[in-house]
Order: sequence, then C-alpha cells, then structure tokens
Amino acid sequence: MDEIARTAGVGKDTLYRRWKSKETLVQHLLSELSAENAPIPDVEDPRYALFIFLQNIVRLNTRSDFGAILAGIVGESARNREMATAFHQFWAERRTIAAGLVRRVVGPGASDREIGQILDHVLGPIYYRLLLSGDPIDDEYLWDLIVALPWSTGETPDQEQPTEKELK
Amino acid sequence: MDEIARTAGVGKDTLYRRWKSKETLVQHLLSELSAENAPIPDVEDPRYALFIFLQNIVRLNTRSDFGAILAGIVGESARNREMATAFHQFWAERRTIAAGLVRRVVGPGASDREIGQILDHVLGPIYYRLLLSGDPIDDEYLWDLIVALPWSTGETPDQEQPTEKELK
DNA sequence: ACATTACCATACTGTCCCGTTTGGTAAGTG
DNA sequence: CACTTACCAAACGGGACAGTATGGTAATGT
Repeated sequence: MDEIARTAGVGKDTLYRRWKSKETLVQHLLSELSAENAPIPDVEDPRYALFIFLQNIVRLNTRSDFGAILAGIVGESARNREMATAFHQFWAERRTIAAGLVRRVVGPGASDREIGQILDHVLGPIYYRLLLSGDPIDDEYLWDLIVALPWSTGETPDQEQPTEKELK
Repeated sequence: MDEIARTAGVGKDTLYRRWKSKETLVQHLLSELSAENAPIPDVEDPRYALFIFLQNIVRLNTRSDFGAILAGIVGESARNREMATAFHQFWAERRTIAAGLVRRVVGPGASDREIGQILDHVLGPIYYRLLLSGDPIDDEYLWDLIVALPWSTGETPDQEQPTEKELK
C-alpha cells in the first residue's frame, strides 16, 4: 500500500478514499490489468483468437509484475478470507470472458459444464507452469494446448503456428 | 512458527535447532507430507492408480493445512529467489513420481516431452482449481481428467467410477 | 553431587504492513 | 476573504510474525 501510494505519487489517504480496502483495490487492479493486457482478440478464426488470448496471458505474467502480484495474492488468500473471495470472484469474471472464446472453438452445442472443463484444460496447465513448476511456456506449447482440446470440432487443425509478426 | 511449535508441543527453540530457518523447515515439510500422504498407490490398474494418486493430492490440499502452506510458498517464491528455486525443485521431484504413474497409463512409447505435457494436463487443472479459481473438485472431475488424456491407449475406458469404499 | 545437555515455555526485539489520523497546501466557491 | 474540498506527505497505532534470549525442568554422564 505504502509502495503503491509512493510510486503513484499519491497519498495513501487518497487510495483509501477511492477503495474501501486493500482487497477491493487489488481486485480492481487485477480486472483492470487483465482486461487491458489480455482482451478478447479481434480475430475471426476461433482457434487463433484463443491462441492470441493465451499468449497475452503468458506475456502479462512473465513480462510484467503481474505474475508476482498474482502469486502474492495466492499466498495471501490462504490466510485472508476476504482476499480469497475477492480473488475467486476475479477468476469467475475472467472465466466468463475466456468461456466465450472457448465456445467459439468448440461450437455452441457444448454445455456449461463442458465449457468449464475445457477452460480448466486450457488455463490449468498454463498457470501450473507459471506459478508452480516454473517451466517455460512457448508458443508451441500453447498451440498444443489448443490442438489437444478434447471436444474440438472434428476437423484436424493444421499444426502450423502463426509467425511472430502476425501477432501485432 | 509459534503455532507449529505449540501444536507440536515443542519449543520454538527446538525447531530452530533442527532447521536453520523457516524456509528449510517448510521445504522439508512439503516433501515429507507429499511422500506420506500422496504416495504411489499400490494398485495394478494404471488408471485407477492415477486416480487414487490424484485423489490423495486433492485430499491433502483440502483436508489439511497443506493447501494453505503451498499457497503461502507460492506467494513467497515471487519475492524470495532461494525459495523459488527450492520450490521448483520440489515440483521436479513430485513430477518424476507422477510421471511414473502416467507412463503406466499411456504406455512406454511416450516420449519425455509427451509425458510432461500429459502431466500438465492432469495436474494443471487440479491446482488451478485448488489455488486459483477455488472451484470444488470431486471424484467425477478427477476421473474425467484421466479419461480425457489425449494420448490414452486406444481402448475406450469404462466411465464407471470406483466407489468410495474401495479407496481405503 | 555436579555439570552438561536437551528441552519446553514464554518473553522479548525488530520488522513489516494495513488502515487511520494529522498537518500542511492548493484550488474552487460564496 | 472566509470556507469547503481534495489532496499529498508523514507519522502513528495496532497486529502479525520471524528469530533470539531467558528461565525453569528433567535426563544423562562423570
């Protein structure tokens, strides 16, 4: 808090006038950063859109302080009940966003439960590597995740990956 | 620390005589608890063995303080470099154990990279729910994870799940 | 019997950090 | 000008926690 106020050139007073507690601030911060740095890609191909989305998530977690913040919240949620609920609510928001992308990939026939499972299959390994094992995540890994989606539409996807240039 | 000493009926003095710092204690604790509460199941059926293994992981994280400890370490690893390396090493150990179980499921033909990916597919969703989304994990969910293994041997597994009684 | 050692329990120190309070400053309003 | 409002900065209070120090107790060794 002190550091946030200092680096923001703002009084802690002002922070607490805008947000009721540290938890609400963090929750707002997570949603804001996520929406800004990992938005819904404006791409027509469903799989490619999902790929870019995942790529942005990885970039956000590895190239900025977001990953460290996230890890810190995980630890704090273990002891702080309010923080835990705020954290879970954040993930619920993010999941609905990602669910739209996934549904475009697997088709509208999938049930909510199926969509949820697919989300776990896509996001789980990513955050498992980011937060726990520490193994690196490259584009090929992300693409394999998408290709391996169990409920993918039957058409065999071409394994070719988009070049770095296309991402921008 | 105070709580550990108190619940253990031991003086904090003694704790610090046996372990140099809190970090070393926690590291020892992780390996010990994992090996003790999530061992390699002595079951002949590979999928069932993997199922029990995952079930023990979930139980360890939800029914004891292990989950909270784990989350705390995640947070601390974000700022403590030594803790991060020790943490990653812990996961490497655990992965090799789980890799043996997975290899029994998918057959000896799988490469190390494939095994690694499968491990991510199995463990990722579990820890994603445990640490991040907070969604509950029941036996059906675990079984679906195993059934969905992309490199499973061709035989279609029967969806029937083992009863609670068989677990002991 | 005496010294040493191991040990539990508790108190203590230093640190960190959330949230509040206070003092001082500048802008806007009547 | 008087008054309110918003704001930064710093200090403060309180609680949590890691690690150390101290006192007392029991066992062991000589």
